[in-house]
Amino acid sequence: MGPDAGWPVTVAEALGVQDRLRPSVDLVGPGPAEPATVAGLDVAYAEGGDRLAAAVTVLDARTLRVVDSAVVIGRPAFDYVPGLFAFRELPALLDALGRLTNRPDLLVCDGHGLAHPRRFGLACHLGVLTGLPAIGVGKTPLVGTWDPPGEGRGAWSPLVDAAEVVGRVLRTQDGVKPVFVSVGHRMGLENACARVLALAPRYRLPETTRTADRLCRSALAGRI
DNA sequence: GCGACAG
DNA sequence: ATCTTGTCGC
Repeated sequence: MGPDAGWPVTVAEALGVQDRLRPSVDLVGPGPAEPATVAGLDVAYAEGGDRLAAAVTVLDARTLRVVDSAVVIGRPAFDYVPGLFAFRELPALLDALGRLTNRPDLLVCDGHGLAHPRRFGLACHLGVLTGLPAIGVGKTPLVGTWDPPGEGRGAWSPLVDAAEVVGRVLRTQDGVKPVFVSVGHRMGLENACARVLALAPRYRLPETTRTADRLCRSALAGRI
């Protein structure tokens, strides 16, 4: 039984998986400009951190109404290590995705894509494993430096790491803390930011993230 | 060597 | 992520 026989157990194995999958990331995009459906994915943890709920909500991209969803209860599949975060939540998220009625046109992940030390964050990993266009929307930075974007909704500044533009720091509402948008798979950065703004007409976070967050929290609370 | 470090 | 009190604002 080698490291490829199952899910990675050690940091070295996880790093090896990232190295092996990274070349499969499609950075060309540009991805759907008018997706019919967009999926949001999020995970909530029980107090001890030994149990989790992974949720995916599928929204009509035009009305932002939830048209499909799935949630599963599971266990973290890896210890939390910055840069290896995806190994913790991926199995449960893939499980939830597999329970959808239809494949969505775009995945919006709660975490980073290319804005990652090895350019392979959760959004890249999820995109490669599913083959679907994916973007990452992080609430806090993992790598990179940036200048504060303008105060208005839609203002942004480049997120730069090792002299490379790895994403954008995007203000989704006037005067709120910006979010960190990066490409995951089969999407361009410009389009990714346009999609995030379209998904956040009223609040800081995209509706995809908000609906998925509510679903996994209520599942943990036993309300489903 | 010392901090920083998605969720 | 989760644990936490009050606070400002619609």
